[in-house]
Amino acid sequence: MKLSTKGRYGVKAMLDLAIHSSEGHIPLKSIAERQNISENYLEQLFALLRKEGIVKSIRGAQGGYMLAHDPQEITVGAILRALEGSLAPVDCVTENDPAYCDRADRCVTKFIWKKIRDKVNEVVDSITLKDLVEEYRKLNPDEGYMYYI
Amino acid sequence: MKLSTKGRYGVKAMLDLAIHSSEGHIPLKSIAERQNISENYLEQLFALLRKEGIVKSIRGAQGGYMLAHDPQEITVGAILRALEGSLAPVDCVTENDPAYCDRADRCVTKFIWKKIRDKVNEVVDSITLKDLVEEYRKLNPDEGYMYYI
DNA sequence: TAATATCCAAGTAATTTGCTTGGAATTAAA
DNA sequence: TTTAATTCCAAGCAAATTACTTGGATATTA
Repeated sequence: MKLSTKGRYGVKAMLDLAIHSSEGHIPLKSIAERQNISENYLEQLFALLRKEGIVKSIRGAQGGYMLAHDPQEITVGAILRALEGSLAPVDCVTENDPAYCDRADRCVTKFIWKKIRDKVNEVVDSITLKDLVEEYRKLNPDEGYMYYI
Repeated sequence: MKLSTKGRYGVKAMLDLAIHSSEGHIPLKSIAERQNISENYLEQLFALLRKEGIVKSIRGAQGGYMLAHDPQEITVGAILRALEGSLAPVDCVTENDPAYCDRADRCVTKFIWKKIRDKVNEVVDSITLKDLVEEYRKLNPDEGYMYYI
């Protein structure tokens, strides 16, 4: 039941991006340096985030990434699902095209997995980037503009 | 965020054991056959469950496993944590000796992981084997005594 | 035209998962 | 007393997954 580095790095990187969102486009290199994540690996994560329409990019020199929406409209859930896929604990209760199971209609344990899935989604969908930015400023009042989150 | 087969097989096997709890000791062989799980692999799972005091065993011919407590006292949470370890999505919020992190006191994302951890535990701790047995009988009124769950 | 970026597809080492194998110890029944 | 059934235990191992790295092609600005 562990998140992979994709999910963890992804939320970190998106929070970094949100905190710097007033500065225009942010190159991955700067996020990678601040958060101590491989830039090449971040590329892969941002490709997924872009495909989901969570960030937008501009190529070339002085290019970089920006949030595609306001921070209060981007949930941790959207970020995590973009990077990790469904947060369902078992494939038979994935939201879209759940894995086939011939006893699905009489399966008892399925209800457990669904409840877990729904509660996890509920939690992560209730937290937005705006919440995280505010929490960050509260916890780190001294650091003008951020290091490692 | 997926459960491994340990957790999934474990809950299945424990439900099977609960349904057959009136029959005395149940050998793993019969659970393995009914649930279509490798008997040798089940041995490893039941070693963990026994270490946690969730099942008890009798060795030798006519031996087998039994629930160590009444079904209403055994939660899905206890089973899953015995088999999967902490259900925390990130090691820094494991209940006992969380992984060290030098920015733990100023970490924003930690709150997300804690909320997920707590909700997941809440769900699985609210479901007992008794609930599952009742649900099973409701969903499978025809099958006198069980096949694949 | 040089530097800075995103974009994209493979490759790969380390780790984890999901078992299997091979036996030793214990117990009940024949 | 032997045999069969069973738990107990420690290793071994192939396949899959993870967490990257490598090596470019393409786009944009200075």
